[in-house]
Amino acid sequence: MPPLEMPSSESLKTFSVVAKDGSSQARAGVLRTPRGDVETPVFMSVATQGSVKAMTQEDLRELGARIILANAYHLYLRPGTPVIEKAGGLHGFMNYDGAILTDSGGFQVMSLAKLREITEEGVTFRSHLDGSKHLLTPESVIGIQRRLGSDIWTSLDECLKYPFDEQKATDALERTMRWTERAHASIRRHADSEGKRGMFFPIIQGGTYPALRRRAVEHLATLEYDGISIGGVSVGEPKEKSWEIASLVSSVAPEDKPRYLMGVGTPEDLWDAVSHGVDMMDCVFPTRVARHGMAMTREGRLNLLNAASREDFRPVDPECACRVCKTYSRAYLGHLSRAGEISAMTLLSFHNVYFLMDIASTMRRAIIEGRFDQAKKDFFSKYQRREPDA
RNA sequence: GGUGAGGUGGCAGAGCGGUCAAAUGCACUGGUCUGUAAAACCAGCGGGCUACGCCCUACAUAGGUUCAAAUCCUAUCCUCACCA
Repeated sequence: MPPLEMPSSESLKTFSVVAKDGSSQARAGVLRTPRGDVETPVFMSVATQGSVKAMTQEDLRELGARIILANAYHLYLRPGTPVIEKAGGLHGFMNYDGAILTDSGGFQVMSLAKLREITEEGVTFRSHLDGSKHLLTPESVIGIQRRLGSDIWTSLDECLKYPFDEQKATDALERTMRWTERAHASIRRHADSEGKRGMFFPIIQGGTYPALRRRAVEHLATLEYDGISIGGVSVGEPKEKSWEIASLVSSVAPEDKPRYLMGVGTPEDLWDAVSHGVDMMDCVFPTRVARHGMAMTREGRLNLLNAASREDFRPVDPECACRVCKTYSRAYLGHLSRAGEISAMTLLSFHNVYFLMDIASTMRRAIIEGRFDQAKKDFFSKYQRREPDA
């Protein structure tokens, strides 16, 4: 797709807003990374262990994925930071030349809650691989990300599982803020000596409490950073809360800092998040559900494992321009899924990621052309939202 | 033709007098999945109901024993193994 021009006066900034929607908080921008420019809104697929599950880097290239996620905690445990360092960094190791954003491992504080202990110093994990103990601190996590050579670094945070009360959210926020300061100090310390530094996207917490989130954003004003990672969402809270928080952060945060909403989302979430001022999102959803036989379409989710697909020879999404939709039928993909064929996962992952990236670029174009609101209405006129609590 | 083993839900395969509409696996039907311990997990799976309980039909077929049978007995049909 043709690159969109941006104002030359903005060209030196890390992040530039190219256009803003009049009827919502949506905006289009460009994030300048060491590995090239990333147009926003952007959907990033997740390569926790250095691989977007079931996909190859050739696939990512074909998809035009200019930025993906990786996970510091997982890669530190396996294959181990030194291996990746010897390989010339994660980019060389993987042979991926787009930007890589690394998650700190804060999410594992929640997802691996049974295997860790939090202290002021950091988080001690018992490895899910071999049971060995590992202390991750705000400083060591920055160190891991530096050695991995990722382009965008996040801070170690304390991610809570919903529900939680205000006191717990406050405690988690305050600890996260202290850890963020330590991560920040660690980056500055090393920047002085080595000069090698990734972009810093500290993670904010604060749960579903607007006052806490406001505090979190205001706290960032005391630091140098490149973007805001909004953590602690998609942890089980009601959707309205997520959007309320995204909206609040967007209204409080400086305009020239990209807003990264962590762990979102589904096709419908992409539209909602961007409406509330979000610039970047990542989610395991498209690749995970693909491995479970689910495809995303303009009409909603399609479970190819259902009997209805057995003799349905249409493409997954007739309007989709992706390689998979141009090549294979629902019947065939459903058959592959039922048969447990690896290719089902590969093909459906490819389609689902394409689908979300396509939504992101559709939104971007619409924002720039001043018709975001209409584009969103068009999308939801066909798309079947999932009923909450159905 | 002889001897032996056996016929259980879509398939495989437990059960071997009551607590059996019948373990378990697969298949099948549906659901879930949001900074990935996930190619995972959950539920249903004879039929019918005035359903957190009841009724009917079920363990090759037909009889029988028993208060009670998928489980014991008899006959028939059919499989499989070995021997001729």
